[in-house]
Amino acid sequence: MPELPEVEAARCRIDRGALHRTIGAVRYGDDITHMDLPDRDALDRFVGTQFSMTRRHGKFMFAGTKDGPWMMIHLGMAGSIRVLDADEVDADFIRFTVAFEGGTRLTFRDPRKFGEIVVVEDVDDYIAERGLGPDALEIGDNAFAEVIGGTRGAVKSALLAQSKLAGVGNLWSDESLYRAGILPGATASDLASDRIARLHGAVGDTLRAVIDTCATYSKLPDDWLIHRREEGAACGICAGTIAKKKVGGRTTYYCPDHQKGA
DNA sequence: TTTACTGTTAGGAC
DNA sequence: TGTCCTAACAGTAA
Repeated sequence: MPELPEVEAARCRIDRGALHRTIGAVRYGDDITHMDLPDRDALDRFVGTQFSMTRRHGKFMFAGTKDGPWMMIHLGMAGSIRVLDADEVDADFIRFTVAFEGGTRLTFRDPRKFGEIVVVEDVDDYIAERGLGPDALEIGDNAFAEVIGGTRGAVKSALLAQSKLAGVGNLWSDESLYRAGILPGATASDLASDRIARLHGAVGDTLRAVIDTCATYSKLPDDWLIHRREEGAACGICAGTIAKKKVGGRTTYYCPDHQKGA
């Protein structure tokens, strides 16, 4: 379920296990029909090089070689990254593997095939080309207020728009609104500035807390909405009951008691 | 067997 | 012109 914190956890896994190792081969998985992956020639540029650094912007992750290209990995709807030792066996649905000398390998698992890999020359140019807004953990108070508070649609839809704010997806937008006490369907531009500021704080707190657990949901506090995404569940914040509806076409859970509109 | 689904984007509506 | 919304993408899991 990759949003910003899950991508950050994947980036950390690459940092810990896949940097400064010489790449022996880059392999496609068994079934990669309909997938957006680089062609053979582009991938062969990585053979013999090493990843020396990683970056992340929103849900986009980049592994870079010293003087050459970067490999952008987007996990899509269901992608995940693992770094395996030589004696470990691949999971199902591995679409792509970077094999290092010595047997360690970085695997990209993606059952639904919505993930994407692109060979990128310049990360900042690429972020601009994709039209991504500021990263949700980097954006300042004023920019957040401008970009989210200036949207005439539902506040949840504003949080989800990667062109405005990069990194927040369905799960953590719900969690942030739940914590900030704001209804997902509230018109963003109608919200008072102190509530927008509170939302900014809630987004940052939520994302950082999830990153601190390496995106292991079972380690998140019991009162979080993530453990209550079910119609009729007890709210963890007030005495209310969790409700479900569609906002901007996305399944949305919220507490109609303590979350308020404008 | 049927239904819902975490993300992104093209195209249509307003 | 801009902003917003919906449907579609493919395949799994419940």
